[in-house]
Amino acid sequence: MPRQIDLKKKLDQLRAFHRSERRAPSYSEMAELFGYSSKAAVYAPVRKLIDLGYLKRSAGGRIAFTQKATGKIAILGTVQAGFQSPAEEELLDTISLDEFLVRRPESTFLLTVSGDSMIDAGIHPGDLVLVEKNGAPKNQDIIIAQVDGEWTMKYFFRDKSGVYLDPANPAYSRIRPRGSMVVGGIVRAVIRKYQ
Amino acid sequence: MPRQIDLKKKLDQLRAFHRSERRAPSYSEMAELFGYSSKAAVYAPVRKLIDLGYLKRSAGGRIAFTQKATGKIAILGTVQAGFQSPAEEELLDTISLDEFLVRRPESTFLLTVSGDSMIDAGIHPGDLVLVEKNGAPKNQDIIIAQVDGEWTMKYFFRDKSGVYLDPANPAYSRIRPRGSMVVGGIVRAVIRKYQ
DNA sequence: GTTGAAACTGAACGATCGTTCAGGTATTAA
DNA sequence: TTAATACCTGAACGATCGTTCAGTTTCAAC
Repeated sequence: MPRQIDLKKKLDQLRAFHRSERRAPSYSEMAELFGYSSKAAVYAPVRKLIDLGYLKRSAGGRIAFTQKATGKIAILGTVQAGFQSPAEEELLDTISLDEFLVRRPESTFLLTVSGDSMIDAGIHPGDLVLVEKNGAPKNQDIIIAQVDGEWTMKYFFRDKSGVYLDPANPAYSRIRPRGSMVVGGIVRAVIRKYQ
Repeated sequence: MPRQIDLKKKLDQLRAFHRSERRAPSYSEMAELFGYSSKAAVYAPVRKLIDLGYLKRSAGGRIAFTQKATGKIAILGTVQAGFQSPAEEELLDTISLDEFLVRRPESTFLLTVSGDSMIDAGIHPGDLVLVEKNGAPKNQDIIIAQVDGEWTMKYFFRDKSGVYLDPANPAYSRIRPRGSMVVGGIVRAVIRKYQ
């Protein structure tokens, strides 16, 4: 499949260009990038990359990258499947963690976890939690809440007698807010970065 | 500070444009976006946004976004500090999870965790691990390895009698690879996404 | 009210843009 | 060898690009 290898190389060149310039090249820049001496020559591969979803056409015919091309991470299977090293020449789909994890960028924040009250849920001190404000929590959601003036992270539950918060650590106990409770946001993801 | 508020609004408009078009607008497009009737008017705010690091100048004078502008997530403090709602009118720095977590995009992959052998390290079945290939593991790194034909995720250690792998679950036991061991990669981050 | 500075306009410039197309070159199958 | 086909070239087009600048408007400070 010589055609696929060719496209893969061009996509890699485009990705390299994007990494340094943070924009899509013009047709003439692509011609130089690909080694053509006429910019008309790049129309064919560009059309194919658009069909494959790596590029898109913007106003005035200008080319822009899709997240499929600018995402940073290739997706493989499971740990048990391991790395069967998917034939390096393939056009690997990539994903952007931002697009994958963040639905509403304007109301999403990153907090650092302090305390071990959610440790049985696999949330350790020092972990980062991705929190979405302005949502309505459902049962068993993990939320950031202010109870009696103090901010905590707990499981959220609602029953017939009202709202309560459960920790994920037997050393702590259930909280039934007496006064007011402010929901700061809902934990949508947990991120742990090593070193 | 009326100047800051103005820039914040323009930056938001630029971010909205980038979300839909996935590129930076031209000067005439910016004029329309900002409500100016002359594209010469956008030079001043653009220069300021470049100075602040949200935009950059690319070849031919064209404007491109930096990751400071296209990142998706605002950074706050810790859980205990909570949301003191940082004066909505501020120019919030944002971060891209991709840039934050991925150092070498070309050799980074995402795997789904199966099995509970690392559960005491807070890595649960269904979690995603961000794995970097081609690195040399250090003691206590979590690695993906193929031992006797089977892929597993374990802590990596090396002592005077060789290499061994430890689980983070007392139900499993230490592995000292008899035959060959292939290191698939080093776990650089763990990501858990809810719902 | 006057003044001064900043913000904005509108027109102009050469350069580059995206697009098209006729023609040339290379590659492949018969 | 020939024919067919895909690939590439080079030139041309109007449109839009980034940039500059003289002139106007706006607005706050005095």
